[in-house]
Amino acid sequence: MPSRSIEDYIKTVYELQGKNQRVFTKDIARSMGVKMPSVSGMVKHLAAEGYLSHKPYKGVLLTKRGQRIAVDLLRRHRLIELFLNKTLDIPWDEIHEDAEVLEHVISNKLIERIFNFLGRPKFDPHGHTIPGKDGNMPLSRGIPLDQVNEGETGCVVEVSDHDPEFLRYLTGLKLKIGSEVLVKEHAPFGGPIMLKLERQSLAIGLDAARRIRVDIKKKVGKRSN
Amino acid sequence: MPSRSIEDYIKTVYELQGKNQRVFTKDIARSMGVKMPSVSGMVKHLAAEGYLSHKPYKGVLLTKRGQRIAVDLLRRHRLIELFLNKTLDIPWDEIHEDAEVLEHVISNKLIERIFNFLGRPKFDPHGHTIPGKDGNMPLSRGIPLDQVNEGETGCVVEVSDHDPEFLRYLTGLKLKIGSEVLVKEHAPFGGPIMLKLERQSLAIGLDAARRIRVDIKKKVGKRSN
DNA sequence: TCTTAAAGTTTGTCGAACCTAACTATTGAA
DNA sequence: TTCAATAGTTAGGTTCGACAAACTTTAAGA
Repeated sequence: MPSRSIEDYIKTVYELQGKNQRVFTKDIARSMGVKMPSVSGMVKHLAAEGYLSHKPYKGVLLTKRGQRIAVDLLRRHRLIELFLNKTLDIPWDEIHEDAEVLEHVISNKLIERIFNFLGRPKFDPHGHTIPGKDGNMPLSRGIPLDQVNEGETGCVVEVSDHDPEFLRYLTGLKLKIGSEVLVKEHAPFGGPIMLKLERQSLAIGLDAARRIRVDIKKKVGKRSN
Repeated sequence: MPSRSIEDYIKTVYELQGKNQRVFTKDIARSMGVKMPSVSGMVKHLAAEGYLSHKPYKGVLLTKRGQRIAVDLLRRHRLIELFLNKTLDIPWDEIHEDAEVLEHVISNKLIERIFNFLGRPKFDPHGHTIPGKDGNMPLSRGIPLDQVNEGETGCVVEVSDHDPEFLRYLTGLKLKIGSEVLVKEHAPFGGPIMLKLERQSLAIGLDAARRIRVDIKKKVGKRSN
């Protein structure tokens, strides 16, 4: 039974390592709001426990065992977010912080009850895929909005959930999961992306666009719906 | 912000002190599963923080400040129990342990959302009164079943929630909140109480009877319902 | 009153998880 | 190649909450 703190370190490494990039002390420290010596100490411990491999001065990488912990936490986090959103009608910009705490303390039994209550869902309110109970981590759907070509239309399938401010910004734009967006133009030199969303035009910055993933509509014949 | 551990000590003292009885080191230690020196140390700290008053060798008593913490926890606990019971349909013998953890970590905002979602309820699934947000602790309803006179009929309004085994025992008897029980006979020498419950007769031990509270039906004229 | 068992406290330790200060390794620019 | 600047680690300290061992107080019975 890893402690709350250990779980948080593993989760952070998981988030930072993306597709198997080594993760560095400094980045873990910055991301968690602790000082580097705390990270060094904990990393040594996590390596001894087999959660990650550590090459001194060269960063860390989660082992299978560590990844399993991280994916389980993600499953918990996303199910809790969906549960709070569905039952208490809490908006998507307010569920993350509660879930952040609850993911560490809710029993497996309760999580599975929630999973069944929600109808064994596949996605959380931000469109993130919910990992399986077996630790199977499905791929993200779609592609980032900033990689969509001009003239293409996409359906919003996923948005980043870490920054409530960003989610409120999207809400203000009336952009939600399922929204259709047409990319009209990429402004040059890192400028904004010009979009059409539900008959309104808008410009969206690159940083924001990168946090939105869309499914490109394939033009396979002409079939509505 | 008291720590989890501090909250647990305060809660334990609250439960043990009943109607302002001094609570002793030994009893706190036994109830919490820690050793006496741990209690001595923590009690000193709690007294310094103003949560309780401590006369060395003579036990402790919560201050107003300590009682407030305890009652807030009770409110959280009972709302969480009711929430789990209502939304996830978790039976009354399985909600206590999850609530025990969650009461310490769920934000006030979330608790108030739950409170409103549940329709600002007055009682939890075991019939316990839910304290007000203002720290107001309502009295228990009814009287313990073992104090009911022979021949009297009562309506079950509250049962102890600490022991899941006991709750499963009640479930087996088909005894629930709202059940009507007729006390037929008190067996002598601490023997069982003979009851009639929904056209079945049963004997219930004194220890169990003390954990069940009933409202005595007053014979005010003859009015059904 | 004296004695002793039970209850309570004090003292010193330990592990977790953090910190600061001081030291070491890596790296990229001069 | 050398040497800062940056990154990482080690050493040593703090706080929190638990513990065991040793000591003190209380209270009950001889």
